[in-house]
Amino acid sequence: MMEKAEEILKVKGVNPTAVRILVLRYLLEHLKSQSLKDIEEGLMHTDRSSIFRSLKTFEEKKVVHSIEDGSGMIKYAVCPTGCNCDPQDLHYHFYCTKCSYTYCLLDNPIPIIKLPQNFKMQRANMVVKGLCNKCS
Amino acid sequence: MMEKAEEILKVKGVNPTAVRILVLRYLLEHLKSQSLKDIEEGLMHTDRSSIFRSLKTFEEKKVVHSIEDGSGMIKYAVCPTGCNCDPQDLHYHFYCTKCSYTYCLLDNPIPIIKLPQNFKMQRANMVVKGLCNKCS
DNA sequence: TTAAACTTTGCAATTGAGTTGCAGTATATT
DNA sequence: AATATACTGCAACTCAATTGCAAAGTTTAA
Repeated sequence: MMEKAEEILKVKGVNPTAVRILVLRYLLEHLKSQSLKDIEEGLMHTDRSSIFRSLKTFEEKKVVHSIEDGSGMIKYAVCPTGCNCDPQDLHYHFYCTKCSYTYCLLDNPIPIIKLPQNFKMQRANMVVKGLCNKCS
Repeated sequence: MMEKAEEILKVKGVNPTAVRILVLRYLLEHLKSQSLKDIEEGLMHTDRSSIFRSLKTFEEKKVVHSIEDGSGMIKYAVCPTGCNCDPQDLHYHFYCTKCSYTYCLLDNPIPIIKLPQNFKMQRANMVVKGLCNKCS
């Protein structure tokens, strides 16, 4: 039986190479979205630029989507089944300015935003910054 | 009569030095929030680190507030009268992924976000990315 | 089955924004 | 004026992201 990571790559039309499988498997194993650096540190023997390029390929083929969560680093998360990387698949993030931890605020829906005529939304990053319960 | 920039600095308790007056004047002359680079290019004979430190001082003394608008660069805008740099003073931004222009979406209020117990909001950056009318 | 073409990878180097150390200059204080 | 304090400019550094390039791996086609 084929491994999940490989399965996903195949379905999304991405050639399942060694690095790509490792990167995707790493993302699947972690609930929270991960930065390039997180992945680099998790996969200690894999080159950063190879991971970087895997992530770019994944993004293009909608295997993952990227998130700006206020940390200053781009984070990546595996697209859930049926995800079309639309804002409704997203949620607010809370970034603690003291401990630098990012929380997902899953209880708040992202409202529908009225855009001017002929503006097309592709993605949204909604970040609240402040102090978390441990730091305030 | 004292110039506006100087006036503001005096009121906010910031020593009105040459660089600071130039930086604040530059921000006052531009409706859109400006990045460090924008200001550096606007004030061609002023050192980047001096501008940078002016902005940090301004932020600390609530002369300006900073905004992450999706461009990847921190932008600065003069605090309007009565601004306490709270989320309600902010608005959504729309960043066009093709032409890299940032629009302010002034028609959409930022909703009240329910935070978990003991979380304190300091600031919010709400960015929608996509294609603007000229690029779609 | 071997050569050519294409893809992927690892390393090193570069970019770009932000930030800091330090010494010189300017301003304020006594 | 002498000293202390604040500000500025330059150069250097950080840190994440990104690119160039050649080597290694894989696929295609003669």
